[in-house]
Amino acid sequence: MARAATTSDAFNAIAEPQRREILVLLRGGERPVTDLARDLGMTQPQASKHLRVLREVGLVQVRGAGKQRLYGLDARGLRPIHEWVGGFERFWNESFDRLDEYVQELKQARQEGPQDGDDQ
Amino acid sequence: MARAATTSDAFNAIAEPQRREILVLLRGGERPVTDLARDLGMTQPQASKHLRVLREVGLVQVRGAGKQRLYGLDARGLRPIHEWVGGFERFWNESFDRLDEYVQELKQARQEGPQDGDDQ
DNA sequence: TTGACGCATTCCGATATAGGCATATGATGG
DNA sequence: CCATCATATGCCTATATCGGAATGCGTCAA
Repeated sequence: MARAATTSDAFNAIAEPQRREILVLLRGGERPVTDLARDLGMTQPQASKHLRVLREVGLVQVRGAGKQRLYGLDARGLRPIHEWVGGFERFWNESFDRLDEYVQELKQARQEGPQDGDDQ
Repeated sequence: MARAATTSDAFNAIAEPQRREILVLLRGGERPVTDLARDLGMTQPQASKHLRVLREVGLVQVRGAGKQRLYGLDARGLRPIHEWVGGFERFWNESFDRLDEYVQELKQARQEGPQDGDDQ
């Protein structure tokens, strides 16, 4: 029907580059919205919206500090992603080996040789 | 103006659960489209579309095998994701420390409310 | 060639995004 | 209470998604 909501999980939330940048900035510590917006060259409403998404999936937390609201990183939600992707670790190493055979097959295929005839 | 294209990068491509499932299945080796579709309980066109996206971002490769087209994993595109997310590793551990203060605050707050049973 | 199979690609509709802009809400200080 | 700063939310448009159904290829077997 449409793409899954950006707030449906961390995978969707971090699919947006600006949200990733926000998370990276927050590694440096808590920060108010305007600060983030300025540093990332986006408008304040934009920042607020992105932060809302990040908050809904639990990747950031807010803390009221007087007039300001300090957003802080809560990276625990990234762990499942790291683990899921990590499940492919041996494959992106293996890929080079596997591609070796692959490449050779392709070389042969390119020769257009029907049944035999190949060298090299 | 709209969300970034699913084909814009691996982050967006794997935001879709079904595509993640496809990738997982492909860890078991190359497979034809219909096979994947059946195993994942989706229609063949759906599978083809998802595979197209995965292919455009380079996460899978295709290889014609007679009538069939065998899709295979190319996990190299997942590596940048793993690294990016890995950049937060110390934070989701640290979170527990930082959360220590947090949890204590919560405990105090809870001391007035109902108690949760212990679990494990 | 015809037919059957495997797969890709259309067209359709519904949805919700990201961006820009205006404005509402909230808290602080006089 | 009022003005001000900090942030959130509402409204709007353009866009691209995912899902479904139908159909268009390309390949193989008689």
